[in-house]
Amino acid sequence: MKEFYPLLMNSPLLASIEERDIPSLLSCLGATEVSVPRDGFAMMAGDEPDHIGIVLEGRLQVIREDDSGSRALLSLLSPGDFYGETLACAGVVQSPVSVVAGQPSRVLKLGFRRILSTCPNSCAFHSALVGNMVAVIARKNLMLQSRMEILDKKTIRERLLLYLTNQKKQRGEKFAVPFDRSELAEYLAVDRSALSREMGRMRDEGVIRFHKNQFEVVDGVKQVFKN
Amino acid sequence: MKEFYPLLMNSPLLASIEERDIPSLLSCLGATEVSVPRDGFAMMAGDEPDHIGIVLEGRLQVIREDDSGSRALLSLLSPGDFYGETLACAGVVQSPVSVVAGQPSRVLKLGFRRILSTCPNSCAFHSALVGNMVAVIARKNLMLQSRMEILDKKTIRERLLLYLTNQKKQRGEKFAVPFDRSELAEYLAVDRSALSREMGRMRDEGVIRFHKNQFEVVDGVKQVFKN
DNA sequence: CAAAGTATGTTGCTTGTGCAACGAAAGAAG
DNA sequence: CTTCTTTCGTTGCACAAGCAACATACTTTG
Repeated sequence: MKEFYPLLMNSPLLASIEERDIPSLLSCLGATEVSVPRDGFAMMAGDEPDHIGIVLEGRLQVIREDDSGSRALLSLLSPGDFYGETLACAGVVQSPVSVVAGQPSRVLKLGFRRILSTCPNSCAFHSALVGNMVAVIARKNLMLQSRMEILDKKTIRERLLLYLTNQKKQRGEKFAVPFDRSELAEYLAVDRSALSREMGRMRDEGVIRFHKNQFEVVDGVKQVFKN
Repeated sequence: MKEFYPLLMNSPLLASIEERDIPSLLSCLGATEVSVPRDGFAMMAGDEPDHIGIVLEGRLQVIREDDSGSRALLSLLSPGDFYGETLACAGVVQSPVSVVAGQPSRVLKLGFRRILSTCPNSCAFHSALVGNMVAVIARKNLMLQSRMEILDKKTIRERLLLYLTNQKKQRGEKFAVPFDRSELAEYLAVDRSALSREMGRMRDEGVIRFHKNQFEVVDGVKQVFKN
């Protein structure tokens, strides 16, 4: 009973899969445990993404290098997070990103080829894994779409209000946003101080109410969606 | 031999599946052909997305209704296009969008339940379909990510240059963009005239060269990516 | 060839917002 | 309580870009 099984159980990739099935699932997939030294690469830009990596230990960064050599940080991976699923599923032959370890890490690599092809045993948890993987990608897709609708708006007010009304639908009249101001500004792709300024205006106009990260949309519709 | 088989063959959903396998695949999936009258709904917001729809004939619109009732057009569907794959795969229980027919249409509905579950026959093309569907979603994912990186930029120049350098990587030094000016402006989420203005400046400064939709990035890196 | 329609470029005006710098408030730590 | 750190709000300034209106191609059609 490997020590990282609890970690895997909590991963959305392996949701609804019994712990006792994990060993056979892993062997069925030809999973290999890999140690990545600090600054080592779990996946290199240019290589074919042929596996899904699940972080067991440490911390890794997904980065994209511009032609100029400057690195853009795309995301941070902690234990339980994974990478490569989108690229592998898309059939990309040259990865546009690299995955490097910010500190010594361990990664569980699942060969992609053996994930989609039905295994000879036609194990039930295998097809469950595929379903989970698809769900993960599809949900990421929806999150991207949601943010894109926001970034399509041109003014801070429109972006914030669209974000807040979406939250309102999901969480009810009065809700807490999972961001502090800086993170919210980054999510909306606007300047923090400009966001603060606009929030003040909107509160003065009675469009929204907020305290800390508690928000309430008083009258969002009439104020913005004129078209 | 149904008349719409050639259409299905060309769909990325059914890539690499033989035409002779299509009938058994469709029956295996419990596919049903549905007629949608003008202004009729192929899928309604609020309902559970339980199928993937492939447009056989006509034209449909994917729309999102705001609380205020104003409709936002998200995409247009022509024969060969399909909808619902992301929502179904994500396990969304209430569709946030509706699919309505702009003109009398016919749609082939594939029940989602039977797509992921391995069929009793364990037919090879069935798993090929799953692979195709996953690839479709994953690629859409990459496209969204790509555009999002662009919309994260704050100036027109940055957005355009990021877009052009991405194109350059894919298509080589001198390339044609698949947009006219208006479409390009919309993709970059900027004003058309402002884009035109900025393009003029960039040409004067020797950063880019272009004629019609033929573009060339002369010196993009030093001009923009200072950080 | 002429006329109509479409795509692209130009320009003045206005404003939203990025940017920087500072101040206030709220915790966290000693 | 004091001090340090972090978060959040405020403000002056400059300018990028939205908007509208018009001019100039370029294309299509009759």
